Amino acid sequence: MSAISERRERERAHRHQLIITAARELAETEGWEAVTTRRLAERVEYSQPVLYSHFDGKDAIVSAVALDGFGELAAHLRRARQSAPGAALRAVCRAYLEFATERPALYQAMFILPTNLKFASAETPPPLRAGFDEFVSCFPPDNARRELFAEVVWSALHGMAVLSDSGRIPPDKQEERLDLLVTRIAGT
Amino acid sequence: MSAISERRERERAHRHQLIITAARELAETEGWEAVTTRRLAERVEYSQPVLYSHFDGKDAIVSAVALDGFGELAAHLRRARQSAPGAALRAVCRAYLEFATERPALYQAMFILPTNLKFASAETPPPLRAGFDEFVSCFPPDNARRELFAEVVWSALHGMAVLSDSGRIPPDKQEERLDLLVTRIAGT
DNA sequence: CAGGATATCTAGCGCTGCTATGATGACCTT
DNA sequence: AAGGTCATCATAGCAGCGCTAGATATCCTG
Repeated sequence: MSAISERRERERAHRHQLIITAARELAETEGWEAVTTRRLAERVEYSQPVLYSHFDGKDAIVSAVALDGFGELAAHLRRARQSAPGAALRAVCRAYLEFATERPALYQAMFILPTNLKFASAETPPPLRAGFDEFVSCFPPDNARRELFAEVVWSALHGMAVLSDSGRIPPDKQEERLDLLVTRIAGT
Repeated sequence: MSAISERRERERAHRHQLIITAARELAETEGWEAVTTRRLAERVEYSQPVLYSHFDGKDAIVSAVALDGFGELAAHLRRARQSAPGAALRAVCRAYLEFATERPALYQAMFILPTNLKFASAETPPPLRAGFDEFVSCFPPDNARRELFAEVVWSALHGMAVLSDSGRIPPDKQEERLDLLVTRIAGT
């Protein structure tokens, strides 16, 4: 109520974001296996239990980072689609792979590490849906199966991203695969 | 040398496989997070350090399970391909998704958990290459890009498998996605 | 049967995620 | 202005993790 408690609320929100940012930076520089509650607490200059007053556990922190990631991914895809009106699908696909390779830690949090995020349900976070919709928008509105097309494209890109990242398929042929995928899917 | 040391060698090999089997069963019934070196040791009725006389560490045990999995996957795909000469690609793709959903723990060891397996190199284990070749064999030999086709199909299937398993895309539409993928890729 | 190699276990290290307990200090009331 | 209340936060600790050094028991060899 009072201005004082409002200030505290603000500080608390600020610290909340600080934890998320610290987790992300630590993951991006040293990998997620280096993100321990102790190191994270030290980094934000609070004790360990403070983390648990903001999040239900470590998974929840990872989820928060992932959620930020989904927001950035959606924005990244949107920019790509709008900057290439004639070849939206190809641009969005390339942007997706770009995102995965350039922010590997973030991508891992979003798609590989265990998180608490709910998908394909009513509680699906908006940024997540927004990212998916960028794929859907690449197909003409009169295509009754455009959602299905989007799911397949997304799946293929995700597979290419992780299989290439782990060396299960040669990383240097990514562009050729991208071309094959787009040509086959978008082709008449 | 002696018959005695031969027997010991045999016993050792047997116990080696026992560890792998125990790890796999434990993972399949309770998930990989339940597979700890302590529980595994208890299960094979030996002490913890024995595990380390057979494997370099926990990751190596997971890798051994994964390698078994690649052998089974290759056999599974091969059967599917041979039993449907007219629609090999569709049969192999369906078999792949089947494998992923029916043996989730095994699939996780093969594609998601950290392992020591080398891919796309000279040391690629034969079963792994064999599985990939089943996809390649679905395309005509005169297609100079059949390896590329196989990589894209495999990527798409992997994406579909993991995204659907984690609920990021609706699991009940898997068959429709499969159809779309096969039609688009195999189509003229 | 004695000696030595080999196989195996006990015990423990440093780490993990997580939490019960208690001190600290800012706030509101009288 | 003093006293009591309550939220905030840190200290210290638990159970479990992967892994290993050192002690122990077992069995084969000469």
